[in-house]
Amino acid sequence: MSERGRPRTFDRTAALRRAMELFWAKGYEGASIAELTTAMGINSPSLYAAFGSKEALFLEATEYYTQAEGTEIWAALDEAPTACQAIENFLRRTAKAYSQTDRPQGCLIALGALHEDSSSGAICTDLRRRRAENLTALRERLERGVAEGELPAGFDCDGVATFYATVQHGMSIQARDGASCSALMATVTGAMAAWQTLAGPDRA
Amino acid sequence: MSERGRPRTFDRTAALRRAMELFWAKGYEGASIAELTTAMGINSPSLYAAFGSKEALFLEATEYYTQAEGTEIWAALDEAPTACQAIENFLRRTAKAYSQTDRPQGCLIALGALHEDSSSGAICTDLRRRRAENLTALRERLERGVAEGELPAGFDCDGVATFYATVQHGMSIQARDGASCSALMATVTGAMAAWQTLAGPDRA
DNA sequence: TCTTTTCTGTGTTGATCGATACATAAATGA
DNA sequence: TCATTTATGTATCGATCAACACAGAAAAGA
Repeated sequence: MSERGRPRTFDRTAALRRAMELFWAKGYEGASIAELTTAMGINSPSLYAAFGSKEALFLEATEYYTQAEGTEIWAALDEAPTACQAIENFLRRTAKAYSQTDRPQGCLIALGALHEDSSSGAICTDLRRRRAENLTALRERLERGVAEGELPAGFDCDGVATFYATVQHGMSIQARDGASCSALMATVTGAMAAWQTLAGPDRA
Repeated sequence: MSERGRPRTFDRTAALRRAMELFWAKGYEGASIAELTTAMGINSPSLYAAFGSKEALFLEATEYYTQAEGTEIWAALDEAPTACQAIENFLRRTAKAYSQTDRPQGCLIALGALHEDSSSGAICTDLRRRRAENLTALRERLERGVAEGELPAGFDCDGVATFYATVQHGMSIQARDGASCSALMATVTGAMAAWQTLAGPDRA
């Protein structure tokens, strides 16, 4: 039924992963179709037949990235028993992942397309949506901390979530500048130093 | 002596400022020569005669940006009497500047060229150098705090400077996502909440 | 006035951009 | 065996990229 016609001679998922790695390293606009096809090991007609367009390929690549690279980092929020440990582990995993030298440094979602171009409007919108989802995930973990009594009732979940999301975004740029894992951990130390003040009983 | 030949019919500094604004909004690769010449009000031969190349124009534009847009923010480090107030004012001025709606959001130095391309190696190198200089400025202000007795002798000036520099970089991405000044101030609040822990007497 | 120098506008260069036309190859269904 | 369907490789499309050739225009120096 669905296996009519000449079968595909390449692994679609493997090609998608290589495209994702190239987008990760060079950004949406920086990765050309010629570079993509070379990295994917296919010719451009095969790319367009399998993925539709450069834009559609990028959107699929970011979804793949979210599943393959983001899961471990964000799972820290659910695994730790307290919000404090959850945020700290989340940042520590970020520091480790962003500084690995066997892959591009920093985050595809944060760095993939920061300059809104006429040809990349949907790309920017999609990445912004994913960043907003990340912010929501942090806020909901903090709200859980409030619900469980770990954090005071008046705790500014939204503001604190914004702070930690912003720190993680900054770590992407820091990693792109070649920062080591220990240098990124200095940022984590600074960010977590804020915790006891923010979570203190006499603070909003 | 130097006024031989046909005089230039455009204001070189005004053209440079418009080029800076376009690079600021769209990044180095995202701003094309055609868009630049339109924004600058000149034709491409005039651009090349006056500035040399797109790369040289960008380098000059970033220097202009540093002088015109960065001075007020970074002057906060010298104006405040204590390191704590210096950092806080520095971040507050950052929040206000990055969220202005009459100019591009975020920082040209942080966002101008994050993906190292074969054609933009010198650009990335220059922006990295400027970011490193900013980190140094923060560290030296903290070291002054140690010298003046405000901060303990074992204070990790380098690590804390890295933290605050990273926060500022993250604020550029946050601003690009449309964050308001008050949203950026939430990040400042979080970052400054770390201070009393970091500067406490029983912390390295 | 006349040469020299420098800038301006038009038009164009080869290279590269994202995306396809086309013919051929390899599978299934009849 | 043969029509149908889908994938592949070659070769190319018009558009845009950064950069420049060229000739005319506008200044200074002689």
